[in-house]
Amino acid sequence: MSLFHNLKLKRRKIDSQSSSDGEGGDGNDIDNPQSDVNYSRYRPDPVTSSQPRACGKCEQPSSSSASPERNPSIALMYSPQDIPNVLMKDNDGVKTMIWTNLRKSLPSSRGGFDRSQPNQLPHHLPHTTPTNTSSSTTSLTASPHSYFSESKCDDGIGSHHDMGSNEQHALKMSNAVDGLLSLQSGGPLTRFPQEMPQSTSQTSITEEIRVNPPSYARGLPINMEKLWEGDKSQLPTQTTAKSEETDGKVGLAEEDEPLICMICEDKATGLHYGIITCEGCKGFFKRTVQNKRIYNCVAEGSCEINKAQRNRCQYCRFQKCLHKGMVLAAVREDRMPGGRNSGAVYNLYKVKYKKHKKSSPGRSEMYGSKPINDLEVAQFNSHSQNINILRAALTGNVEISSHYKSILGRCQNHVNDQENINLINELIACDEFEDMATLKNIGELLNQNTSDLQQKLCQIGDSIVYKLVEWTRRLPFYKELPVDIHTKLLTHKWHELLVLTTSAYQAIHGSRRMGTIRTDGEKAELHQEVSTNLVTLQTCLTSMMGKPITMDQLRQDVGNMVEKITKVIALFRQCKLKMEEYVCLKVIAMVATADNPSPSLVTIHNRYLACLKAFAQQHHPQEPNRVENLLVRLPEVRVAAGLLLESKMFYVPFLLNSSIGN
Amino acid sequence: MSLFHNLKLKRRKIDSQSSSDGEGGDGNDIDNPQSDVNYSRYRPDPVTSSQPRACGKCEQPSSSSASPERNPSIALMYSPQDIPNVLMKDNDGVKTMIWTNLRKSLPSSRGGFDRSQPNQLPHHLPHTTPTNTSSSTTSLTASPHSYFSESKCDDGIGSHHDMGSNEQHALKMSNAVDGLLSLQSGGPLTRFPQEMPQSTSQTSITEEIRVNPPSYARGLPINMEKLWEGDKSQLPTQTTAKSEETDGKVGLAEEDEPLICMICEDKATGLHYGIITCEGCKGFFKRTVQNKRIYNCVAEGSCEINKAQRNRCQYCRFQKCLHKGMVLAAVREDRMPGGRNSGAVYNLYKVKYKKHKKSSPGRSEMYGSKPINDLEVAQFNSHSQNINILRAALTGNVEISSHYKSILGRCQNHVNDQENINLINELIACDEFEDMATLKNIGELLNQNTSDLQQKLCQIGDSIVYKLVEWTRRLPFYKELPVDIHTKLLTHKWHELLVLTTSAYQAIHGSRRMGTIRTDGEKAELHQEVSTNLVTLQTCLTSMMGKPITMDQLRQDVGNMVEKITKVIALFRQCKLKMEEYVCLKVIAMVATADNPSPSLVTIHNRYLACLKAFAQQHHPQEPNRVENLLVRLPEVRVAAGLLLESKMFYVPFLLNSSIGN
DNA sequence: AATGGTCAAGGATATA
DNA sequence: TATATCCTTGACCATT
Ligand SMILES: [Zn+2]
Ligand SMILES: [Zn+2]
Ligand SMILES: [Zn+2]
Ligand SMILES: [Zn+2]
Repeated sequence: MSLFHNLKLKRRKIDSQSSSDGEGGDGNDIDNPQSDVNYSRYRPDPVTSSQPRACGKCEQPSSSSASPERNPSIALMYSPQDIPNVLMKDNDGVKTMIWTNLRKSLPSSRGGFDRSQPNQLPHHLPHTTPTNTSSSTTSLTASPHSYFSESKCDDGIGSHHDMGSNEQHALKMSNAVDGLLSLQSGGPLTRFPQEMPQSTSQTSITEEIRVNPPSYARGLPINMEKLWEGDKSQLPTQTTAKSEETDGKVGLAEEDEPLICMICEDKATGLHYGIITCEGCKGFFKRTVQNKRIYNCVAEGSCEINKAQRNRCQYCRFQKCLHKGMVLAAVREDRMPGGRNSGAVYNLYKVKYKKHKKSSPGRSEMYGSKPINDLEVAQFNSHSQNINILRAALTGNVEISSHYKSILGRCQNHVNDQENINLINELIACDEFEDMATLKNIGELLNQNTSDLQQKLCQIGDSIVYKLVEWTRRLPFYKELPVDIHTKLLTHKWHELLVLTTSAYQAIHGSRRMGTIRTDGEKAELHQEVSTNLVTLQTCLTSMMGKPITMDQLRQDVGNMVEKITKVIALFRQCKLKMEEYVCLKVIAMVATADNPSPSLVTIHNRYLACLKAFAQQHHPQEPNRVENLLVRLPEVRVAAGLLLESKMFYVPFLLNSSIGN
Repeated sequence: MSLFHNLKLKRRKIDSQSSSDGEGGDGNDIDNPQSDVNYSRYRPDPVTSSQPRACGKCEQPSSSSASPERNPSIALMYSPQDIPNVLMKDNDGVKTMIWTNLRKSLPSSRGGFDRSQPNQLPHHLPHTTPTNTSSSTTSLTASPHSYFSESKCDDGIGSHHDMGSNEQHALKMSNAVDGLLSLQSGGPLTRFPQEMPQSTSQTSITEEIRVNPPSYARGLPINMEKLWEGDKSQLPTQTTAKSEETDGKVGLAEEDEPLICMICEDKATGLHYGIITCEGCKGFFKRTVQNKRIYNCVAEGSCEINKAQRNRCQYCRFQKCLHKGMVLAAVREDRMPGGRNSGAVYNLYKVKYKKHKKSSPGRSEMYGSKPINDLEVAQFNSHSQNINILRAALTGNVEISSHYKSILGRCQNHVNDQENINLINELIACDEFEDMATLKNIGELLNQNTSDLQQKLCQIGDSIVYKLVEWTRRLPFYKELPVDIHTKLLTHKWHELLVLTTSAYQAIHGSRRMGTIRTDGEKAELHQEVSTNLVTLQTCLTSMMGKPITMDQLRQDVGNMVEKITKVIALFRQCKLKMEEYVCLKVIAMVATADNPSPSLVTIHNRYLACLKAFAQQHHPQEPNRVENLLVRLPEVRVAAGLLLESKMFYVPFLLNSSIGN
């Protein structure tokens, strides 16, 4: 449950292994996908038909008919950032879930600020006043479906911006950042609550539920119509997917291998579409994707999915499939059987297959309810560690924040050049360029061959978010914008900022290594650089994964992305990008929104555009169009960032830069 | 399409490189071969289930719904001996197939003479009366499977003879010889019909089909049940396999190396089981052989096999594998990976690896339908050349045949010795010993380094058949037996006749070179001779292949066979075999059948046995058992011939003899 | 290189 | 008609 699990990704790379066979009129009209069928016939209606078909093995002994209505916001509790706030205790065999009201300090987290503005909630207040107030959860009671309808609405701030189709709302990222920015806790040393259950200042609500809870709780619902229209932004990332494989050491009792399905707990038959499932769930997922089926839930979208009940609600079953991380792109368009999908389909270079052992029979999985088994507890704690570190960092930075606030006081009107220079210097001061661009510890992170790759990549993701949030909070204009605006900006732009930062760093600091650049054969040189970077990647990845990766595979997976990033770097280096310009571009890139920008964003945009112009005029008088030349790089950055997002290999820019420092 | 393509071989040498791994728990129960499973589920059934799965990529645009039922004997038209009788024309983009009724003169070719006798068709008449009569094709309309049911039946003539298990029916050989023997054409200069479409006296049936024809055209179907029972006689030889590699000059565009699978035209990954295939066809062949799977075709056994459709008919895919020359023995019994198979497994020393370029996209391969492309036409013509030569030879030999018929008139009762001497002289006259035993032109054939080895070996195979058919037609008793009997005799005995002929030649003519034979240390001498012969072989093979071959490899591959042949030669030489005896033995060997010989065969057998006895009595009165001593050589010849058949290196005897003439 | 095995894809089909 | 089981398939990988 690392923080990075909350990152949401926009688009999904389709496995392009289909060799172009131009002969076949590949019109796959076999299955005549009935895109509008709701398939309400098959699903037994628990309301109208009581016990529609008797499956004797329905309910496990310990499960009860715990009514889902008792806690309408229960779907939220499984949202990763809430996990540390929900404790499971085992008192005399009865599972007790301890709720903290921490989550009530995140009133807007459900909808981010994607919600429409006519909203009464004081969602920009929390960070100013420590909110232990028990604010109501009324805004969280919407059904999953209606919630999504909300989130589709314009946000009135910067929607319909000029981003590409891969720049859609990333709800989870929004939630994560929003939560991080607005979190206020008791102190920097707040540890995992389990270790000090009563030591926090949070009021606890104790609520007893049974082992088998009403468990549609797999995050935000995913709109299927939009999904089949191509909107993959709702999907969880591989890292956020709840793949709770028991790690490494637990893999004893090796040869009985009673794999269980992560969807329905039936006997699993191996990895299917990215996770361990049974044949039934495998087939269900395949049919759904192949036929682009659209389901609905006649209940609240929180139906329990287990072996006995999995066929009672297709909607909830498929939702669970998606939230557990089943990969749509693993269902092949061309229906060619056999072979293997590219590792890129499953995000990142695939992590080593591990057995998924049933932890203890008869007990259903529940996130946050990992007791008893020492190893599992240890793992849980280590996961929560990241969150605590982040929280500590955020809360510990209050003095830093105030430090910049003092500077902010002077920044009212920036008209003359000296003011602009000062603004630039402020940005430079808070940028911590090298720290951000190289993820300093990435070397040691990746070279420690103890933990598995997946964990390493999670940590990279965590670091990115951590550093971006830090950076945001250090920004001179941080207090000029409400938190939710910052959240949204980071949510939509974090990958661009990442690419911009790392590219600029490479261009500014890495150019030394490149020596004198022959600007004659640019095309050939770019090609050479791309190859060099790919080799660097190949070396790093081979080291990381402990097995060789072919250059062909690498080119197929990330070739385009690396090329675009390399091009951006080359162009920055070519025009001798300065640090001062980079920091301005970064702010401009972040606040650049399309149609309907908020006045405060426009103000900031113009402010740093003026800085850029002033600097250019002063240092590059011979280049009248320098500012424009720099600004046109931003779309290129955006394209490269989009490809990065597609590939989900967020570590690539850092790997490319990691050779500079060393 | 060389004639030799019709040769069928009996047995197949199993790669015996299996290192004795005594440890082997090896419980490889993964695939649990269900030997009786037909797996008719997986194969879409176009008959029973109307369009069970609509794979839009099924039919290529140019393919039509040309109903296969319109020509129930369509499977036959691709039978190699029919190819010259089917012309493909391209009229304004519409492929026209011109059928001649030539094939109607081969009524028994479908079942060879393996069919049961209660058959009304006059299958021994055609060679007496030139049949331009449009005899019905009723006997040809059997489906591929029912055809096999037929072919399994006893033939009532000479079945259950004393041959070993490697002496089973060789359908293709039978068909080829049968066809050749019974062909009657207009004249010796009959060329490939494409060159003179209207010049033949045959009535033509014109039938229009589209570009993408029902194209299971890879020769005669192979019965899988018999195959797994050990009947390898149906298999094509390496030389007959349709390895249509574009030769030499076409192999430009070298470095893009888009190897394509010879089975399905998918991207190939190299040589697998003897031919260039993709991973899919490789795996398919491996699984089929490992599990001894038996497939059926629900269509006519002529399903198109390409990348998109290869999984629609396992039967036809496997048939294509076999006909293209994939080697069963290359699938290892012991499942031991790694290392290399002996060259002998792939028949002959393996042909140099060549790129297999796609000839023209969108057009399916069809033997006999090679238009437009000049190179292809040229190649096709050169292939058909052999057939025409043979046909010309057969038809041109009418006078020879009648010449012997005049002799035959006198042969009513052969009781006295002079009659026997006359019979022997007839045989000697028609034997053309040296021509047969040395393949005179083998030297120039093999030393011209222009064409590739494969082609050379094809020509050797063609020559063997050609000469044997010629010899048969010259035999004094040719007209005493129906054609199909001759066909069967050649089919089952050609390799024995080959060994007998070459060995006798070596013993009779080669002994001069050997000088005075020290008959003291026979054993040592035999060993010495084997070594000498192997060195001769090594020299020839090295020259042929252009690369050195180790003696170890050679011994492993053909050591036993060379030893047996050498022993036969030595024994013949030792007893000073005479030409008169050799020709008698040859006939006796040919007509020797086991249990149920036909009376006419017994007559001939006794006739020439009497000749042998008369000659022995006259010329070797001091050896009372000479005839018996000669006859016991025949089983040894049979053994040696079996090994030769196994090795498929039919050129070996000729190479051993080639040094004599020069 | 060319065998063999692996295991997640897809297909077929009995079942409900 | 959807489901789930059983089977075939083929891109990769290990072996030698
Ligand atoms: Zn399941
Ligand atoms: Zn539901
Ligand atoms: Zn293939
Ligand atoms: Zn077929």
